[in-house]
Amino acid sequence: MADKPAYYITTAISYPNGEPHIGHAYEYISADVMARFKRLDGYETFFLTGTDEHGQKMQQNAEAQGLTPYELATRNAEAFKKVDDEVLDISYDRFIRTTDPDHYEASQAIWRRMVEAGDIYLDKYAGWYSVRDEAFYTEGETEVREDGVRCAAETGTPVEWVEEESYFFRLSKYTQPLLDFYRDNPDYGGPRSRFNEVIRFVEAGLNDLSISRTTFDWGVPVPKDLTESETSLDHVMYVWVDALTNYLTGAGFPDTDSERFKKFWPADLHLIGKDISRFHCVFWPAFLMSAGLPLPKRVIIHGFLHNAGEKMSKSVGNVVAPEAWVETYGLDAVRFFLLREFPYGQDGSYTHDAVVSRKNSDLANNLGNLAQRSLSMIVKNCDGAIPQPGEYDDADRQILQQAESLLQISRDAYEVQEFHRALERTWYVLGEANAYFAEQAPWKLKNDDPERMRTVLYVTAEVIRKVALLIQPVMPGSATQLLDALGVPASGDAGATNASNTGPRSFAAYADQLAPGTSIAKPKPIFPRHEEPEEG
RNA sequence: CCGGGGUUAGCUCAGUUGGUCAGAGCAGAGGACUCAUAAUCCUUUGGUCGUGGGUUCAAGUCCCACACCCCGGACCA
Repeated sequence: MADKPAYYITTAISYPNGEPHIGHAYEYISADVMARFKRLDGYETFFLTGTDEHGQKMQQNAEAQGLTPYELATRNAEAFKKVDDEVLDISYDRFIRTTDPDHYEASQAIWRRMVEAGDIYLDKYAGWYSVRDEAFYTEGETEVREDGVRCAAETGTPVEWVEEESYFFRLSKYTQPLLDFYRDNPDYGGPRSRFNEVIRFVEAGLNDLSISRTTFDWGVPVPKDLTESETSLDHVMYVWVDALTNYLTGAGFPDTDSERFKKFWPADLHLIGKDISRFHCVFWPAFLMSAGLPLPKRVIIHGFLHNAGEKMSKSVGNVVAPEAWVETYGLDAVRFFLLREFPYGQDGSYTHDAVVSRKNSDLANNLGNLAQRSLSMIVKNCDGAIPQPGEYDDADRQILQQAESLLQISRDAYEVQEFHRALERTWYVLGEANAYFAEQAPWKLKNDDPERMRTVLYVTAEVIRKVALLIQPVMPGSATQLLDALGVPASGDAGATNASNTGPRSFAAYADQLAPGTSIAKPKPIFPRHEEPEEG
């Protein structure tokens, strides 16, 4: 087999300091959909996700619960992994934990490279530090509350005066190189509006960055041989240094000569939330420049989900657990809703009614019912097998052509992570297919012109086949059922390493056609309408 | 305080360089059909395009001011 092109995609790694909510699910699902699309489209895809387990916050929480940091991290990491595996059907190839041994090795290796580049120096840091935010604030960014506690003005978290020896990264040196990089790679960050904000931040000039801590030890140690000549203190890396490096670890770093690294680095896409765009668009490329490593090709920044317009927060009590939604609406309806409803990159506001509306109108009515009515007619009127079509007329050719065009439209949309646009066009074609079916009225042709009826049913089923192929990334389970119902043979090795669905069909099958004579079973509804639970 | 984005039918939103741009989907109303998950198809009701000015033969579409919302950033200890 010829070598397939590689595609390396990552999510942000989660800080496992609580329960995963629907916002986490949004990120995992969108990355999963992107990864599945690329797999089906013939790429050798590597999809990395995981947890970010270091830092003072974890250490303190663990102590409070009488656990070691590693025990706490393990417990919480397993909760996140479980959501990926058992709730959302995320087809990741590796679930990385920043406590994994190879990650320590990678983090120390990139640190060493940055030292060799002359970009790390020892100095003293003094400032107001928020443990909760893992960030320093200038005096001006803090305020004293009525109870006398000094807090970060923006986040309201308590800060403490910290004066400590620290290693610094010469971020200031990379101000101009970064601006040059942005200019030469205008698609590095997306959507454009968010990328612009990052650029403006850099244009204001960058300060050097404190990248080590000595006041706690829950982190990747800075290699002792690099520090012993200048300090007797033990330094651990600032969490973001090791967190970002997880993307390299996943690619096999520091073994830069390995097949794996050569194949998958630089990453094709980092998919992240808008809260951490600066780390991925400023610090990360600067670290990589310093380390002499290629920069990732793109960072896509998604928005946040709001509950009926309100921010999700524990205190308001409107946090949605992924399990709850999946149980209420079904996994595929949830996946579809999240990607279809919101323009990717913008914040979105969800309501129960909005989810139900998508599930019923788009899935049950426009797609599910079209499949059901056409397949039922085939079973009843074509001897239970895909019929042999006759000559196509203009109407046939037109709807087939519209379905045909969806593959390229979807590729273009996925390339810039405009998932909503791909789905919108797909459902537009389904609307046309429903109109075609009603116009042709095969139930009338049954007696007048059976051959014409068979052609109409064949064309309709073929349109559904193409749509089903394309929506596999979004709704793997349902799409597979649909393709099974159409008697489409499974193809390729496009499956995810831990996918629970069976028989994905690669997009190579797009150029095929339904095989007349393939027997099909009496169809069962694949996309049920939403049923409200009984009151009380 | 500075910068960016937004404010278009009941709801969610499209609207390129100013001239069929007043649109789509959902919801609502009427009709058709019966193959189908009471689904589908056709027709249709809704808007002075945030407010007030201005430029222009012509402005959601450009300019100015104002109001409200969102996002960045600065400052305010």
